[in-house]
Amino acid sequence: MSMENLASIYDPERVEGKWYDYWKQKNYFEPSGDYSQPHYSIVMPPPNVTGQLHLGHALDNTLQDILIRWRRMQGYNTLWVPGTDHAGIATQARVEESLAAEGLSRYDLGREKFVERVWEWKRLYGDRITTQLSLLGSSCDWSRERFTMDEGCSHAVREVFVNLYEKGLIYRGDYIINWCPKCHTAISDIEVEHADSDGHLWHIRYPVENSDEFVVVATTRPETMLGDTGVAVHPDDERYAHLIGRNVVLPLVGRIIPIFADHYVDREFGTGAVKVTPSHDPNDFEMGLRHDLERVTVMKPDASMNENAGVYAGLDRYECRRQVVRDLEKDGYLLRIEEHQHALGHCQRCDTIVEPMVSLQWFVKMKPLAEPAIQKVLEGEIRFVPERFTRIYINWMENIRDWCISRQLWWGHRIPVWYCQDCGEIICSREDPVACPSCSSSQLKQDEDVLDTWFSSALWPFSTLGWPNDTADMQHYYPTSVLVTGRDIIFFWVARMIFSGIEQTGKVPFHEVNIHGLILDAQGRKMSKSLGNGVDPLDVIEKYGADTLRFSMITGVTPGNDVRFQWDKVENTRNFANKIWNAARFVLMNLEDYSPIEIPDNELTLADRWIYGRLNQKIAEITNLLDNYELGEAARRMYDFIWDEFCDWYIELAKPRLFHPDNRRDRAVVQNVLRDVLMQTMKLLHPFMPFITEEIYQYLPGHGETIMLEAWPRYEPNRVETDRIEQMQLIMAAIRSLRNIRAEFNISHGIAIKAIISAPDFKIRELFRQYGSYIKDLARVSELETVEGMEETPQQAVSALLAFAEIYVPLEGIIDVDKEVSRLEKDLKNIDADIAKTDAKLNNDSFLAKAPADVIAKERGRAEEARLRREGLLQRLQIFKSR
RNA sequence: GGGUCGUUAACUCAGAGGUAGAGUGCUUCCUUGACGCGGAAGAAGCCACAAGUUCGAAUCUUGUACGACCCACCA
Repeated sequence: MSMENLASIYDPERVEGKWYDYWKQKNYFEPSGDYSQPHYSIVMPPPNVTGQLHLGHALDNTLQDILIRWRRMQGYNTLWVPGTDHAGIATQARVEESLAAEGLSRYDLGREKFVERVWEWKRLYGDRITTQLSLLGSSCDWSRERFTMDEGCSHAVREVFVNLYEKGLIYRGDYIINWCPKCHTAISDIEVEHADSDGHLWHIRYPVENSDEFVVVATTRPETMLGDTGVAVHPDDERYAHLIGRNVVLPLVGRIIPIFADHYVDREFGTGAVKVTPSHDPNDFEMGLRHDLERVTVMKPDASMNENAGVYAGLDRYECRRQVVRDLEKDGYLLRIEEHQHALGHCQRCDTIVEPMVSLQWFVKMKPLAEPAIQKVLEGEIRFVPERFTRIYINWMENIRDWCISRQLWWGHRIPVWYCQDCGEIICSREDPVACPSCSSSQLKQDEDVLDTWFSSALWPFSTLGWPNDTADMQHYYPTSVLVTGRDIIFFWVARMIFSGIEQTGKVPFHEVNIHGLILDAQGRKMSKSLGNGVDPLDVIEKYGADTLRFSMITGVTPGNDVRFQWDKVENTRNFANKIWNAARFVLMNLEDYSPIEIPDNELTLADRWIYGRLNQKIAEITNLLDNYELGEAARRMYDFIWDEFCDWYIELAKPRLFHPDNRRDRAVVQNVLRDVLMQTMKLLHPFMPFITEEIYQYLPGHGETIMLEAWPRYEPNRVETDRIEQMQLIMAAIRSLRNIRAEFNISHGIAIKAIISAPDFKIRELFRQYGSYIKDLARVSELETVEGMEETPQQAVSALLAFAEIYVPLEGIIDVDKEVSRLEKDLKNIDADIAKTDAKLNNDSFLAKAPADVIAKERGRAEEARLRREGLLQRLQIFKSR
């Protein structure tokens, strides 16, 4: 293949789409179906159907894709199931917005037409996010793509609902729930976000019936007093003991309500007397149950006041508050107003302040479900990575409350319950009923509500595999291997999948949960629409390519921790991709007469053995890091290996052997090593940067159909020759020292220098003699001499001191005495500090007694070496100073 | 009120019981036959503070301070 058509700047656009299409068309994303191999399966956290890919998805799916690609190369029978979520409230809200633009509301259309409209919307935008996932390079099995409202998933939802209902784990009733006045629906506890805000504490006097006395209550929400049906005090509170059992007359309303005692009341807070509004406060609701209080609901679903609010009916809740306060003040009931900070609940979706209200809703009884879900995790059947998330999960599960699952929406899974209009029978069944089983009436009306979106998400790991049918996929891929997701949905999703999986299938849905952090903006803030600080991953892909986006998001990232998105880092990664590209170009350009050969070890040079050793160390390290989900560290090591070791050292050392080979054979050897190392490196890098690695792979001689299905590089311990690696490192140190001298004395690289290496150890001298060419080539040395010791230290020379050798560079006429003296003095200072440290240790008896032998030996060696260097330095200094 | 995470070079972050690393930025040099989206050399850190464990702590323990986030029904 000719190299002229490879541009010197890597262009991801010309590469990525091409290979993705190729992979997909060849069905490489599908499982191998080789059941003799262990399976490795992941279900993708389903993004919202009508949503757009954001950086959070990009990170999440990159992590999954890395794991799947890596396991696939390892030979596992891998399955990654993609899909989308119907996202009840979110999707419905968007369609309502679009209707609003036409001046319509969903009520204008009616339920059926509206739902049809949402389906249309889904058909229109449903592909967008999956296309975007493809652009990222996600190797998920599109032939198994699912949607939470498709037939199969809906079937699973129905089955689970009926199961739970039949077991008595789903019930319907009037309870206090969180109501969003804007979304017009109940929401669950975790969909409420609490935010501190500055408010007031109004102290209101409630006149005691048939008395001149008042009870003063304090409230943050005075408008709710219209629904008060009692006043609570602490049973042991002497201030109020005489009033227990009496009544107060509710101001503005005139209702006679009881004063009662309840341990819930905190004597220290406020006045020690609490107005009780069972219909609009969760604690009051509980007290209402304990004391059999009347419930008076005073608000409508839009949070305006209803007819129970008397003259305030029709007012918005906050207008009503102002009015009530004004009236209380006017009538002398308002005692005082305090500044007060408290937490207000907001709707996660629309940020509206949530109103606690009593309402008829469906609930899942959580305690029985939570218990085994806690057990399985404690028993280690499910492992959280990082481990610290285990406790977060357990704590939440232990304190879980019943889950309100009904939503007053139209878009979602409709609750499979019918009410007989004639006899009132409630029918919950797997099949749509045609007649009432009790009275045979056909007058059946289905429940109007739909289920919380998370109800169907909770079934995702098995509903996508065909459950409740006993499908082949269920048999082969369930339980799944790992769930990868953001730490923000541990409660919403992870926890619910765990208890649902255990309850419905009898098995945990996955064995490991890999939790990652959030993507923040460059200032460390959450990305949000309102801040306008979001970065569109598609922009990044368009400008820099998917490989760059993937790699830049994960490098140097600690598991579970948040990541800041920075364009600097993206550019750096782009440069890295370019570096890889050009390294590959270099290799390919020099492979025109390549032929694969078997190379006996003795034909490998020191550099060859070094790079093979380093490569194999990387294979072991990276495999191990991936095993532990430390993908960021794995990526970092790839980067260092490729850039520093392969490019800056190995390729540089290979050049002379390619351009001016001593013999044809050595040229063939270096060609083989270059190809081989590049090939293996591309395989190691492939899970991280799938596109560029496939592109390069396809140019490399001896490539197969696709890098995707190549075997993951095997660690060969015999390739790691530590003594060779150390030798190479000594030579590298010598080269660096010589380059340093060059730089310090401004010797242009055009001028060749002479170097003398003095080493008392014969082996070291031999090493430098044998590999003198490395030094000559990389440090531009024309003449290299090795001596046992300098009879006389040359005066017209600068020196560099290595561990086992001294290097002299004669620089007659060029030498700057002052500069050399200050160089030497700086070195001396460092060495003295070094000696002080090592001596302190070696003079410490407990160190000698307790430290491991190898550490002591290392310390001794260091001390000895430092002393030798110090002597040499002093000698040199002497010479210069005496001149 | 509980809990988690963070505090390391100017910036953004890795790392880790045995003398501190990267990228960017900065300084100097280099159009050397892969790459200037490049190469070479360099400056730059008491690893937040305090006590403890240890032969040895930036790393482990416990506190403190500051920051971020999560959970929580004090009206």
